[in-house]
Amino acid sequence: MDAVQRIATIAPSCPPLLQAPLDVDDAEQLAAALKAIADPARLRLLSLIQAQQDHEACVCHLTEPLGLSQPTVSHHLKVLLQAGLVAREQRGSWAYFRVCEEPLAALRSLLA
Amino acid sequence: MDAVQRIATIAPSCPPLLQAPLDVDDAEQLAAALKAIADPARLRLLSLIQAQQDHEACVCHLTEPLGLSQPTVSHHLKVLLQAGLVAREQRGSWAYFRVCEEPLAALRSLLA
DNA sequence: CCTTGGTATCGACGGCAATCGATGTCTCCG
DNA sequence: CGGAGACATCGATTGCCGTCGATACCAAGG
Repeated sequence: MDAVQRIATIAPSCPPLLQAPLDVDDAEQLAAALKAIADPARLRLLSLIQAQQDHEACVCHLTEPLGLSQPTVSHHLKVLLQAGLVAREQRGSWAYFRVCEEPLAALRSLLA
Repeated sequence: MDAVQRIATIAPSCPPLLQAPLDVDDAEQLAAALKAIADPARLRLLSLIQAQQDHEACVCHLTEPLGLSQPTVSHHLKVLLQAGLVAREQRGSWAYFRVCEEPLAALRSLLA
């Protein structure tokens, strides 16, 4: 099972890193959330999706610029999805992904 | 060799994640920097050090509250040190560690 | 239906990283 | 100078993760 934790579930209860000693569980969940973006392919995925017009993209538009196989891209998108960092919308045969900016902002504030 | 990259070396040249398509090298370096903090033990280390009076601590004060062996704590501190997230100062037999807040702020801004 | 094309899942492989005990290094002190 | 204590390094082990090819699923169109 994936250890990735939805960022929205930890942000409210968890104090900024340097303002209070971090609880063991909070540390584990925050680490899991950070792991979701601590990967070059996933960072580029977020960046690529956002760079698209309308700020959305389907898998077939991402495989080539990333230089990774379709299963690998699908895997990374799943990780980002479970972390709540992207949203998925099925339109016909295509799956469109969009970046969620709020969880990213939440992550930023947890590093203060 | 450690793949950890000093955050200070990537912050200036690298645009925020969602504002421009991320270069392959920038993505790799940013990911390496994020990996440095994407670990529960290291997050708790930063938090613990900062929670200390004078905002500094030596290894022997960190092993017990972390519940990890001394070599392991030493290893994590080395990773944080190479990432530029903590500073090390030797005073007698003791090595005092202190959190560097600027690189953390730089990391936050890269996630915008 | 049956085919086609876009995605997701599966199974396997390879590499990296977290952890520990043992040991080395250095500093202080008697 | 010799012991003790703080910390770093080494070597080994173990588990996790990124990657891919093969395959399954699903929606649209003939």
